[in-house]
Amino acid sequence: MSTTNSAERSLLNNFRKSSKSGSKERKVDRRVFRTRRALREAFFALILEKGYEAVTIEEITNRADLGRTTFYLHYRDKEDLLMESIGELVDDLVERMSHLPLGDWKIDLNFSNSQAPPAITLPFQHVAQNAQLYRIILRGEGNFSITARLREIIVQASGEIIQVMLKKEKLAINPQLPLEVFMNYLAASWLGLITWWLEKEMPYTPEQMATMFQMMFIRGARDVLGLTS
Amino acid sequence: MSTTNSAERSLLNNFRKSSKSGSKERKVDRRVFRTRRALREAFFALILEKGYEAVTIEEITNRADLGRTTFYLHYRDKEDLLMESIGELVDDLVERMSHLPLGDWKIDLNFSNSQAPPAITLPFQHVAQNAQLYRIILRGEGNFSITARLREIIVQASGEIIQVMLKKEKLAINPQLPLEVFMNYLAASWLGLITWWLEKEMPYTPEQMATMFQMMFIRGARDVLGLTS
DNA sequence: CCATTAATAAACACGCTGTAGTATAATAGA
DNA sequence: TCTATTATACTACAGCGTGTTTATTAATGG
Repeated sequence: MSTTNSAERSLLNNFRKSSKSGSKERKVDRRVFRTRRALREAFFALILEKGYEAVTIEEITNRADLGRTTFYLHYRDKEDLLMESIGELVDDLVERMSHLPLGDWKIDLNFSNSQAPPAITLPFQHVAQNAQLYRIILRGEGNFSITARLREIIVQASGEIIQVMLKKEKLAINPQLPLEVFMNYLAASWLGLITWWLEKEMPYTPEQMATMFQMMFIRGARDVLGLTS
Repeated sequence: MSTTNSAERSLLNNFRKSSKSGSKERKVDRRVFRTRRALREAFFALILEKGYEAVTIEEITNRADLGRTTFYLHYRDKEDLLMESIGELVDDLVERMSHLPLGDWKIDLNFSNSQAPPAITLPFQHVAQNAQLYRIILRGEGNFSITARLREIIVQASGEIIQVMLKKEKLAINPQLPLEVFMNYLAASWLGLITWWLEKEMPYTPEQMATMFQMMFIRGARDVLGLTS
């Protein structure tokens, strides 16, 4: 059950960034910390109020009670500021995922009414805990490249998982279905469902969402609609 | 098989626009026609070259060999121009879908290796035939609201279809799964898969895509991965 | 052919961006 | 506490894209 040797624990190591080397960082001036945080928070608030494109640099610095030029001491432009925060967020998720023991990835193929494994639940929880930022990402605000990056990560991760599962269970994918397509179907349905869930103000808990997703994805519409035969 | 009474044929009537009343339109000055077409074509070319946001009104009119002020005689801004074309495109798809006889919606729940029905194949074909525009829509260029609108349409349409199917076959959806969630899962996975397909320059035919989608959605990962028991 | 309507070109006010230079304040380290 | 360092403030400026106005020219439909 909980036998997790060192090889197993490295399932997602490919996606770890070069680790947050050492402690935080070498002595960041408190003023810098304050300023950057103020800019980020003001920016997010404004994005949610009027949308990414409509926000101007001056509005950000006004709300943050800073001079406009100060912005340029820290970021090249709006995009730069957004990327910083989003990058950290996604890295954090990947970090957590990569620390899950292999057992937490195991999906019960037969009785999928049960609670989904942590590997499926965790992303939903992460989204719920950082709803504001994810809303901005998944809405496609800022550059499309961010959503694309997130998608790429998911596709690769799910690809590895599927490969591992296939080997372990000695299964084979339907030869009429390229693995590539299957992976992207997985990533797309997962991301899309999360996007909807977020936009609807999260009417279900992350655990419920994970379970429902598992049910639909694993068992398929035929089962879900009650046609067992 | 092909018995299609009048009631059945109105499956998607809710989504038909108030029909393109009469002929084209009453006497459009040729100059206007030329101008608008030139603007649209120049715009699309530029979007695909450098992305929606980066395109300038002046660039559009330059490429179209028109004065900059001429643009404002026809459209309020970039958004306006984009919306016009996209609206037409989506309306066209809905129009075609609404004319499909009910038999073309029928999914073979048991032998889903077979060719998918027209109702599933047609959207893939439509996307293939208007790849450039769909690329712009699904990339989230322009306002997010367009993608959202397309999504809404799909969600509602699939909702109706599912309802009809459930009644006809006297089936019931799994009580642990709200219909709302199921519908959005369908719409999300479908849209997401199409988006990927487009971005990859459509490495499979629309018919292949439809069949594969049907396989994954109907049978689920459990079947696709070969675990039958 | 002529009245109508579309397209042009130049000019303008406006708002946002990004950069420079100088002055002021807060901070870290001794 | 003192001092050198560094972040921030303030002002000014050039550049660019937008959207509107006006007078003028060209194309169109009947």
